[in-house]
Amino acid sequence: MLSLEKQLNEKIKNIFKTSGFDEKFAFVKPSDRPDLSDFQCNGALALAKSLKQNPREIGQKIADELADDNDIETVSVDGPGFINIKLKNEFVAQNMNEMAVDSRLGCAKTKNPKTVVMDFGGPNVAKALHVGHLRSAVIGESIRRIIDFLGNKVISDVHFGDWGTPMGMILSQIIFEDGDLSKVETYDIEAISAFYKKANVRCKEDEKAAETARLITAELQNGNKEYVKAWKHLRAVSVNAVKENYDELDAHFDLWLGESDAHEMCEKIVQIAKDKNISEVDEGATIIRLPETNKPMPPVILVKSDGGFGYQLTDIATIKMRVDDLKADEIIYVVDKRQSLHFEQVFQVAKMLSIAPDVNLKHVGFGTVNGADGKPFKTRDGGVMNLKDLIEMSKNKVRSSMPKPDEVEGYGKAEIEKLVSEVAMAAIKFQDLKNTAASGYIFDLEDFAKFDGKTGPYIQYAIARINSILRKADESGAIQGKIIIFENDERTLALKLAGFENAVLRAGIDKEPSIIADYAYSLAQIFSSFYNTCPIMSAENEQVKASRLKLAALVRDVLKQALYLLGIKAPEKMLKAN
RNA sequence: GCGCUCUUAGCUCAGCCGGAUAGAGCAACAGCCUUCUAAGCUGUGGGUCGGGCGUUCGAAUCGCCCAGAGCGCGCCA
Repeated sequence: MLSLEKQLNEKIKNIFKTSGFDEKFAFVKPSDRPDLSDFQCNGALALAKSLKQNPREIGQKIADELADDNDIETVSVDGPGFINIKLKNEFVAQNMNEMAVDSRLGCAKTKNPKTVVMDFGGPNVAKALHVGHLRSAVIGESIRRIIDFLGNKVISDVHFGDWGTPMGMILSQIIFEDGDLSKVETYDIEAISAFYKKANVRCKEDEKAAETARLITAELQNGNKEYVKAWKHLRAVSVNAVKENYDELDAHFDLWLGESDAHEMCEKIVQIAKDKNISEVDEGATIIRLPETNKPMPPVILVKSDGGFGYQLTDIATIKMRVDDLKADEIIYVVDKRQSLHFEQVFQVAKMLSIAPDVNLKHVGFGTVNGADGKPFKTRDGGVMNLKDLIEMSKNKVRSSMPKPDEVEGYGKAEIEKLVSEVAMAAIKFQDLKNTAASGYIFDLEDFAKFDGKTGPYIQYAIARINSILRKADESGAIQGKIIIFENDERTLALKLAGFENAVLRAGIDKEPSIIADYAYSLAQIFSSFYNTCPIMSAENEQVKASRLKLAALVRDVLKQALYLLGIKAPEKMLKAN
């Protein structure tokens, strides 16, 4: 099916074509003045500028042609040259009926699907996920689902941080405390994490300890058998721990590769750079100098002076692997925006080495989660907050507003806990996704357990209410029928539904889940209003009841799909303690 | 020092390839449960869009200048 907006754009485009106007101005957008129109076209204003003609005259010419269309109720030219279009109810209703039977809810698949590799998550060995990891996982997963839904092939890779200096730091700390590595395989994630924390402190205070750590890192990377064996254990334990976290967040990764998997390719990249004569040795390190601009552009360090591979080299090598092995057309990195310079450098080197020709490399940078002081969030003791703890706090809040197990029929402990988790995760994720990714936000524990206003649970609640009505309809034998539009609130709701495709498309182009979050909230809001003014089960007649049932079911389907694209689940029922 | 990003209602933020009366949520205030889940709905108040200059018929949006904030700038990742 063709969405309402697309159909309208086709009509306008035809008129522009026959009138000899530039078609790039032939498009509509939902009206800024709903009191005057459903859609507006500002093309006449833009045309007037380039043609040096009167915008109202051009607008009138287009409007006159449009007025003949059977699907259009009224067209008018207002103000300096806005073309205001009001559609016939039958046309809007017809579109809703098509949308209701369309498994894709009016969202066309892309005509040229791409293979997109997504790099997000970015967990590290020996570090439990903390609030800093939340955004990458939540935003990344949402973008993954959006791009996939648009019809592309998406391959997500967690890109485990398993090969840098921290590995040497942990190993050296264990040797420092135990004398050797004989006990490594008995250590669990908590123990490994503790070693890392101590190593971090010691390396900061003692330059000699840091030196040892770097040395061990280099030896590990060069294949020291004892170190590799111990490292394998550290990695396996960490991956398992982190997998649990990502499962709870419902973030999906097709690949669990890490920096270490790029090691061999790193050697090849160094060789390619040498062969192409673009690398040089400076102060013992192998570097690539980048062309100077007015912006500070430090050189890229491929091999450090101690022989270890720098992380920029790892990223460059990983690009080549993704292009060669995965046939990536596009690689998207969902990483803290403070790393933008790093990615700019890496992308530039990839170009210089010609390892990713015609591949679109994109860094989607997101802002930090900040404390009340505007600085990246820290707990009272100065540490970072564990993601698990954060989720637990939100769940506790949600749980306290829920009935106790078995107070509601069919809701035992397991069912209540499932519901608690779904609502808590919705609160946390929506809080994160409702903001544009690039801007940071102030972390407030309260916000992660809020249900009122622009929140995830608000949208879940709207869905639950519709489910409830549909259950009642089912029990009473009422059936859904053709959608017809009479009331103003029905119109508003239908027009909002018609905008779903546009929201998904924009979110996909901009890699911006907040556009869908915004859309879903707005749709839920309009539905809630409709819910209050337009009775469904007690509608004035059977025809209206059948129509509203179908419209409500469509709203439910679109809301569920929108939440899915945000990585949020929609419970069948929302329960509340008395 | 150089560069990037930002400054919109009391608070948190949308809107930004120029367009009509600058929008939400929270907070405040006033209403709405004998009718489909009140985690809801309706209404009210609240703004020199950081400041200035410029381009334009028209600027929150584009350009320049200034002020303030955040972030980043070779061997951590």
